[in-house]
Amino acid sequence: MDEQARIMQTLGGVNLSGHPGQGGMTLPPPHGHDGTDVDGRKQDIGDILHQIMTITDQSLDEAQAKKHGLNCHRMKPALFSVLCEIKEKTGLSIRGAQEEEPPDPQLMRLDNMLLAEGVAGPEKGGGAAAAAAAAAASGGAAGDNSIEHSDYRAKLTQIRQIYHTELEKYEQACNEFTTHVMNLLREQSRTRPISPKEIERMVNIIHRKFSSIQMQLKQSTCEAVMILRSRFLDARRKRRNFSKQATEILNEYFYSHLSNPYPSEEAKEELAKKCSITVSQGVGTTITVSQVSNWFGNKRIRYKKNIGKFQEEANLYAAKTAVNAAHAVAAAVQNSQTNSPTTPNSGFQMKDEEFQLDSAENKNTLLTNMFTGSSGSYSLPTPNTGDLFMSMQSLSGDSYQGQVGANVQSQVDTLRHVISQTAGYSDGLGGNAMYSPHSLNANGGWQDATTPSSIISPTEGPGSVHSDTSI
DNA sequence: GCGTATGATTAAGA
DNA sequence: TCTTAATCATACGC
Repeated sequence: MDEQARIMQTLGGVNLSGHPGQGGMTLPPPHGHDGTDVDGRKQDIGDILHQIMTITDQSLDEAQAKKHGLNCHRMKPALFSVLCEIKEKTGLSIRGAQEEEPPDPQLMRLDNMLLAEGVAGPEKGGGAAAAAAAAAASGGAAGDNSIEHSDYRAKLTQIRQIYHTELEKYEQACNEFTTHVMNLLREQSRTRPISPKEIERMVNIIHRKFSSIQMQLKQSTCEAVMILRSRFLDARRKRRNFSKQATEILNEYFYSHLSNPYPSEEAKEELAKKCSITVSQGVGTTITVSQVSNWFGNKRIRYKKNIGKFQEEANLYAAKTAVNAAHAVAAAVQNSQTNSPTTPNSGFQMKDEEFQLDSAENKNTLLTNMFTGSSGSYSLPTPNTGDLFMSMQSLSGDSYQGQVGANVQSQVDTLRHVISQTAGYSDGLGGNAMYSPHSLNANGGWQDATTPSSIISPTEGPGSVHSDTSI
C-alpha cells in the first residue's frame, strides 16, 4: 500500500479547506484548533482511497458495488475537488508536453509516393497513369506495350486493394479502441476529474500510435510498389530477339526500300502488324511501332557503318524480293492471259520452277548473274528492280552505270511495260518502287532520303504497307 | 566463357 | 518529334 501512502501524503499537502467558489470544494472548514475533525476527515478520505486502490482486487460485481458505494460516499465531492486541484497542478506540465507536432516528413513522402503511384487517392486511372509514367520514364519503346501495362496495372490494383483493406482494418480498430477509451474515460470522469481536453489528448495519443502502425503499412506498400515497378521495368528492358519471320519482314522492307529506308508511320504500323501476326515471341508478345522504329534505326546505322558486312544479306533479300516479284508477275501475266485468251504472249513467260531457289547461295548466285549477265538467259522480272539495282550499286561501292546497268534497265523497262499491260501489281511489303537509284551519299547520308514518305500507292491493297513510289 | 548479334536506351542535334 | 550515334545489356552460337 505504498501508493496509497504516497497519495495520502500528497493529499496532506493540499489545502483541504478550500473555498466554495473554487473547484467546487464542498468540504466544510475545520472546526476548533485541536484538529480532531480534520483528522477524522482525513481518516474518511483514507478509507475512500483505500477502497479505490483495492477496487481492482475485487471481483467485477464487488467492484461495481464498491464503486456505487464510493460515488455515494459523503466525502466523495471533497475528494473530487482535491483531485481536481492536483490535476490542475500536474495538468500544466502535461499541456506543456502536448505541443502540436509538425507532420512527419517521412509519412508525407510515403503519402505522396502512394498518391503518385495510384495506390492511394482516387482509383480511376491511378494505376494507368503510374504505368504510363513508368513507361515514359524508361523511354518510349515500351510505352505502348499494353500487355505488360495491363499486367502491371493488375498487380498494382492488387497492392492497392490489400493496402485499402488493411487501412480500413486499422481505421476500424483505431475507432473501436478510441471509442472504448473515451467511454472508459467518461465513466472514470465520474470518480476523478477528466476534462474533455484530456479525453481529446488521449484520443490524439491513440491516433498517433495507430498512425505509426499505418506508416509501417504504407512503408510496406511502397516497397511492394517499388519491387513491382523495378520488375516491370526490368522485364521491359530484358531483350528478346524478334522471330525469324519478323526479322525477314523487316529486312525485306529495308532492302527493298534501300533508297529511303524510312518507313512512314503507317508503314511502321503495318509492319508491326505483319510482324505481330507472324511472330510469337512468347505468350502474347507483339512487336510495336516503337520497336519497328528502333529496328530501322539500328539497321540504318549498322548498315551504314559496315556495308560490306551486309552485302550478302542485301543480296539475299534482293533475290528473295526478286523471286517474290517474279511470282507475282507470273501470276499477273497468267491471269491476264486467262482473262484475255486472245492476247498474245508478250514474250514474257516463265515457269515457277525457274524461281524455285533452294538455297541462299543459289539466290545469291542468281542475283550476281542477273547483274553481271553471266547467266545470259535470265530476265529480270521484278518491279522492284530499281531498288535492287541501287542496292547492288551501293553495295559494290562502284559507279554502276555501264552495260550491265543498261541491260538491267532495259529489262526493267520491258518488264514495266508488261506489268502495265496487266492488272496493277503490288506485293505489299516488297517495294514496288520505281525510283531513282540513290543510296548513301558521300557524306554517309541517304540520298533522296527526304522526309519519310507516307505515300500509299493507289495500286496497293489493304494488306500492303507502303511504297516509295509507284509504277 | 567468349565474341558477336541485336533490341533498347540515351544524349545531342536538326 | 524524329534521327543519329554511342552505348548498354542481353541473347545466342561456338
